[in-house]
Amino acid sequence: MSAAKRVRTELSEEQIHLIAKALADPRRLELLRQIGSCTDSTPTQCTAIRDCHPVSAATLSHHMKELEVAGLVRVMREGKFASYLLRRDVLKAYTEQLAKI
Amino acid sequence: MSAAKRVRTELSEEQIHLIAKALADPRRLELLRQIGSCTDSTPTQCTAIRDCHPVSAATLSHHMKELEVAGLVRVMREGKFASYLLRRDVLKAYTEQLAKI
DNA sequence: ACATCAATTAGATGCTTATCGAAATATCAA
DNA sequence: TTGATATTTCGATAAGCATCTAATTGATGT
Repeated sequence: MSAAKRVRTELSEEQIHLIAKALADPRRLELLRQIGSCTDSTPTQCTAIRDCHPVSAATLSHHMKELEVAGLVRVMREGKFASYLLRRDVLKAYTEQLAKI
Repeated sequence: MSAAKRVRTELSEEQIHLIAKALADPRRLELLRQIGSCTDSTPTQCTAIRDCHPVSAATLSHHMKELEVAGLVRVMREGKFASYLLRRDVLKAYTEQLAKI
Protein backbone atom coordinates (compact mmCIF):
# COMPACT_ATOMS: atom_id res chain seq x y z
CA MET A 1 0.00 0.00 0.00
CA SER A 2 1.30 3.40 -0.92
CA ALA A 3 1.19 6.36 1.40
CA ALA A 4 -1.31 8.21 -0.79
CA LYS A 5 -4.13 9.88 1.08
CA ARG A 6 -7.13 7.69 1.34
CA VAL A 7 -9.26 10.17 3.21
CA ARG A 8 -11.75 12.07 1.10
CA THR A 9 -10.15 15.35 0.19
CA GLU A 10 -12.57 18.20 0.70
CA LEU A 11 -11.82 21.51 -0.91
CA SER A 12 -12.81 24.86 0.52
CA GLU A 13 -14.07 27.57 -1.80
CA GLU A 14 -10.80 29.31 -1.16
CA GLN A 15 -8.77 26.32 -2.29
CA ILE A 16 -10.99 25.83 -5.32
CA HIS A 17 -10.22 29.39 -6.26
CA LEU A 18 -6.48 28.92 -5.75
CA ILE A 19 -6.50 25.77 -7.87
CA ALA A 20 -8.49 27.41 -10.65
CA LYS A 21 -6.10 30.35 -10.71
CA ALA A 22 -3.12 28.04 -10.72
CA LEU A 23 -4.51 26.15 -13.72
CA ALA A 24 -5.37 29.33 -15.58
CA ASP A 25 -1.80 30.12 -16.52
CA PRO A 26 -0.57 28.07 -19.50
CA ARG A 27 2.95 27.85 -18.17
CA ARG A 28 1.80 26.50 -14.83
CA LEU A 29 -0.40 23.95 -16.54
CA GLU A 30 2.64 22.78 -18.48
CA LEU A 31 4.67 22.60 -15.29
CA LEU A 32 1.96 20.60 -13.60
CA ARG A 33 1.79 18.18 -16.53
CA GLN A 34 5.52 17.67 -16.40
CA ILE A 35 5.39 17.05 -12.67
CA GLY A 36 2.48 14.69 -13.18
CA SER A 37 4.45 12.68 -15.72
CA CYS A 38 6.80 11.50 -13.00
CA THR A 39 5.98 8.89 -10.41
CA ASP A 40 6.04 9.18 -6.65
CA SER A 41 9.34 7.32 -6.55
CA THR A 42 10.96 9.72 -9.00
CA PRO A 43 9.74 13.22 -8.21
CA THR A 44 10.45 15.93 -10.73
CA GLN A 45 13.59 17.86 -9.96
CA CYS A 46 13.44 21.61 -10.06
CA THR A 47 16.59 21.81 -12.16
CA ALA A 48 15.16 19.41 -14.69
CA ILE A 49 12.08 21.58 -14.95
CA ARG A 50 14.19 24.66 -15.49
CA ASP A 51 15.85 23.01 -18.46
CA CYS A 52 12.49 22.63 -20.18
CA HIS A 53 11.04 26.09 -19.73
CA PRO A 54 12.36 29.40 -20.99
CA VAL A 55 11.78 31.32 -17.79
CA SER A 56 14.06 32.72 -15.14
CA ALA A 57 14.65 30.84 -11.90
CA ALA A 58 12.73 33.56 -10.11
CA THR A 59 9.67 33.11 -12.30
CA LEU A 60 9.83 29.35 -11.95
CA SER A 61 10.04 29.66 -8.20
CA HIS A 62 7.02 31.94 -8.23
CA HIS A 63 4.97 29.46 -10.26
CA MET A 64 5.98 26.57 -8.05
CA LYS A 65 4.83 28.45 -5.00
CA GLU A 66 1.47 29.09 -6.64
CA LEU A 67 1.08 25.39 -7.37
CA GLU A 68 2.12 24.58 -3.84
CA VAL A 69 -0.22 26.99 -2.07
CA ALA A 70 -3.01 25.71 -4.27
CA GLY A 71 -2.20 22.28 -2.88
CA LEU A 72 -1.53 20.82 -6.31
CA VAL A 73 2.07 19.86 -5.66
CA ARG A 74 4.13 18.71 -2.75
CA VAL A 75 7.66 19.99 -2.43
CA MET A 76 10.49 17.77 -1.30
CA ARG A 77 13.79 19.33 -0.37
CA GLU A 78 17.13 17.63 -0.24
CA GLY A 79 19.99 19.93 0.55
CA LYS A 80 19.93 22.71 -1.96
CA PHE A 81 17.68 20.84 -4.36
CA ALA A 82 13.93 20.75 -4.61
CA SER A 83 11.69 18.17 -6.23
CA TYR A 84 7.98 18.18 -6.85
CA LEU A 85 5.18 15.67 -6.71
CA LEU A 86 1.71 16.04 -8.13
CA ARG A 87 -0.95 15.69 -5.45
CA ARG A 88 -3.37 13.57 -7.38
CA ASP A 89 -5.87 13.47 -4.56
CA VAL A 90 -6.24 17.24 -4.70
CA LEU A 91 -6.48 17.34 -8.47
CA LYS A 92 -9.08 14.60 -8.32
CA ALA A 93 -11.07 16.45 -5.69
CA TYR A 94 -11.05 19.50 -7.92
CA THR A 95 -12.24 17.70 -11.04
CA GLU A 96 -14.96 16.05 -8.98
CA GLN A 97 -16.07 19.45 -7.74
CA LEU A 98 -16.30 20.70 -11.30
CA ALA A 99 -18.10 17.61 -12.47
CA LYS A 100 -20.78 18.26 -9.86
CA ILE A 101 -21.76 21.51 -11.50
CA MET B 1 -33.14 11.05 -27.18
CA SER B 2 -32.05 14.57 -26.35
CA ALA B 3 -30.16 16.78 -28.72
CA ALA B 4 -27.05 16.75 -26.53
CA LYS B 5 -23.81 16.30 -28.37
CA ARG B 6 -22.76 12.70 -28.55
CA VAL B 7 -19.57 13.28 -30.46
CA ARG B 8 -16.44 13.27 -28.38
CA THR B 9 -15.66 16.85 -27.53
CA GLU B 10 -11.99 17.56 -28.09
CA LEU B 11 -10.53 20.66 -26.58
CA SER B 12 -7.69 22.63 -28.09
CA GLU B 13 -5.00 24.03 -25.84
CA GLU B 14 -6.50 27.42 -26.58
CA GLN B 15 -9.94 26.37 -25.38
CA ILE B 16 -8.48 24.69 -22.31
CA HIS B 17 -6.87 27.98 -21.47
CA LEU B 18 -10.09 29.92 -22.02
CA ILE B 19 -12.00 27.52 -19.81
CA ALA B 20 -9.40 27.64 -17.06
CA LYS B 21 -9.44 31.43 -17.11
CA ALA B 22 -13.22 31.47 -17.06
CA LEU B 23 -13.27 29.22 -14.00
CA ALA B 24 -10.61 31.22 -12.21
CA ASP B 25 -12.89 34.09 -11.35
CA PRO B 26 -15.08 33.34 -8.31
CA ARG B 27 -17.99 35.33 -9.65
CA ARG B 28 -17.98 33.46 -12.95
CA LEU B 29 -17.81 30.14 -11.14
CA GLU B 30 -20.89 31.17 -9.18
CA LEU B 31 -22.64 32.20 -12.38
CA LEU B 32 -21.78 28.89 -13.98
CA ARG B 33 -23.10 27.00 -10.98
CA GLN B 34 -26.35 28.89 -11.13
CA ILE B 35 -26.67 28.21 -14.83
CA GLY B 36 -25.84 24.57 -14.22
CA SER B 37 -28.59 24.27 -11.64
CA CYS B 38 -31.21 24.73 -14.34
CA THR B 39 -32.20 22.09 -16.83
CA ASP B 40 -32.11 22.23 -20.59
CA SER B 41 -35.86 22.82 -20.69
CA THR B 42 -35.62 25.77 -18.29
CA PRO B 43 -32.52 27.75 -19.19
CA THR B 44 -31.37 30.38 -16.75
CA GLN B 45 -32.64 33.83 -17.59
CA CYS B 46 -30.22 36.69 -17.61
CA THR B 47 -32.54 38.85 -15.54
CA ALA B 48 -32.84 36.13 -12.91
CA ILE B 49 -29.08 35.97 -12.72
CA ARG B 50 -28.83 39.72 -12.29
CA ASP B 51 -31.10 39.54 -9.28
CA CYS B 52 -28.66 37.21 -7.54
CA HIS B 53 -25.40 39.00 -8.08
CA PRO B 54 -24.37 42.46 -6.95
CA VAL B 55 -22.78 43.50 -10.21
CA SER B 56 -23.73 45.96 -12.90
CA ALA B 57 -25.40 44.78 -16.08
CA ALA B 58 -22.23 45.69 -17.95
CA THR B 59 -20.10 43.48 -15.74
CA LEU B 60 -22.55 40.61 -15.97
CA SER B 61 -22.59 40.87 -19.74
CA HIS B 62 -18.81 40.78 -19.75
CA HIS B 63 -18.70 37.62 -17.63
CA MET B 64 -21.30 35.92 -19.76
CA LYS B 65 -19.30 36.59 -22.86
CA GLU B 66 -16.24 35.07 -21.21
CA LEU B 67 -18.20 31.94 -20.36
CA GLU B 68 -19.55 31.84 -23.88
CA VAL B 69 -16.26 32.22 -25.71
CA ALA B 70 -14.82 29.55 -23.43
CA GLY B 71 -17.60 27.33 -24.72
CA LEU B 72 -18.98 26.70 -21.26
CA VAL B 73 -22.41 28.16 -21.89
CA ARG B 74 -24.78 28.46 -24.79
CA VAL B 75 -26.79 31.63 -25.18
CA MET B 76 -30.40 31.59 -26.24
CA ARG B 77 -32.03 34.84 -27.22
CA GLU B 78 -35.71 35.57 -27.31
CA GLY B 79 -36.57 39.12 -28.14
CA LYS B 80 -34.83 41.34 -25.68
CA PHE B 81 -34.15 38.51 -23.27
CA ALA B 82 -31.21 36.16 -23.03
CA SER B 83 -31.01 32.78 -21.33
CA TYR B 84 -28.07 30.54 -20.70
CA LEU B 85 -27.43 26.82 -20.74
CA LEU B 86 -24.45 24.99 -19.31
CA ARG B 87 -22.64 23.00 -21.97
CA ARG B 88 -22.02 19.89 -19.94
CA ASP B 89 -20.15 18.17 -22.75
CA VAL B 90 -17.53 20.91 -22.71
CA LEU B 91 -17.23 20.94 -18.94
CA LYS B 92 -16.90 17.17 -18.99
CA ALA B 93 -14.22 17.30 -21.66
CA TYR B 94 -12.33 19.77 -19.52
CA THR B 95 -12.47 17.71 -16.34
CA GLU B 96 -11.39 14.67 -18.31
CA GLN B 97 -8.42 16.59 -19.65
CA LEU B 98 -7.43 17.53 -16.11
CA ALA B 99 -7.94 14.03 -14.84
CA LYS B 100 -5.44 12.78 -17.43
CA ILE B 101 -2.66 14.77 -15.85
C1' DA C 1 36.92 30.47 5.05
C1' DC C 2 35.71 30.94 0.46
C1' DA C 3 33.77 30.21 -3.91
C1' DT C 4 30.03 28.00 -6.26
C1' DC C 5 25.61 26.58 -7.21
C1' DA C 6 20.26 26.07 -6.17
C1' DA C 7 16.52 28.31 -4.88
C1' DT C 8 13.96 32.24 -2.88
C1' DT C 9 12.90 37.05 -2.10
C1' DA C 10 12.55 41.96 -3.24
C1' DG C 11 11.40 45.42 -6.23
C1' DA C 12 10.12 47.12 -10.79
C1' DT C 13 7.61 46.92 -15.17
C1' DG C 14 4.16 46.08 -18.42
C1' DC C 15 0.06 43.51 -19.54
C1' DT C 16 -4.42 41.68 -18.36
C1' DT C 17 -8.79 42.06 -16.35
C1' DA C 18 -12.87 42.99 -13.09
C1' DT C 19 -15.49 46.68 -12.42
C1' DC C 20 -18.13 50.79 -13.17
C1' DG C 21 -21.06 54.61 -15.44
C1' DA C 22 -22.60 56.29 -19.66
C1' DA C 23 -23.91 55.68 -24.23
C1' DA C 24 -25.66 52.73 -27.77
C1' DT C 25 -28.62 49.05 -29.58
C1' DA C 26 -32.68 46.30 -29.70
C1' DT C 27 -37.25 44.92 -28.43
C1' DC C 28 -41.76 45.60 -26.82
C1' DA C 29 -46.00 48.05 -25.37
C1' DA C 30 -49.06 51.92 -25.24
C1' DT D 1 -44.01 57.38 -32.47
C1' DT D 2 -42.63 57.49 -27.83
C1' DG D 3 -41.19 55.62 -23.79
C1' DA D 4 -39.62 51.81 -21.09
C1' DT D 5 -36.82 47.80 -20.47
C1' DA D 6 -32.89 44.29 -21.60
C1' DT D 7 -28.55 43.75 -23.09
C1' DT D 8 -24.18 45.20 -25.16
C1' DT D 9 -20.43 48.31 -26.11
C1' DC D 10 -17.19 52.02 -24.89
C1' DG D 11 -13.89 54.21 -22.15
C1' DA D 12 -11.74 54.67 -17.79
C1' DT D 13 -9.81 53.02 -13.45
C1' DA D 14 -7.80 50.10 -10.17
C1' DA D 15 -6.11 45.70 -8.88
C1' DG D 16 -3.72 41.51 -10.01
C1' DC D 17 -0.17 39.02 -12.09
C1' DA D 18 3.75 37.09 -15.16
C1' DT D 19 8.08 38.34 -15.87
C1' DC D 20 12.61 40.16 -15.27
C1' DT D 21 17.16 41.53 -12.78
C1' DA D 22 19.51 41.97 -8.61
C1' DA D 23 20.14 40.70 -4.06
C1' DT D 24 19.73 37.14 -0.55
C1' DT D 25 19.72 32.73 1.74
C1' DG D 26 21.34 28.21 2.24
C1' DA D 27 24.05 24.08 1.11
C1' DT D 28 28.26 21.86 -0.89
C1' DG D 29 32.97 21.22 -2.01
C1' DT D 30 37.81 22.77 -2.01
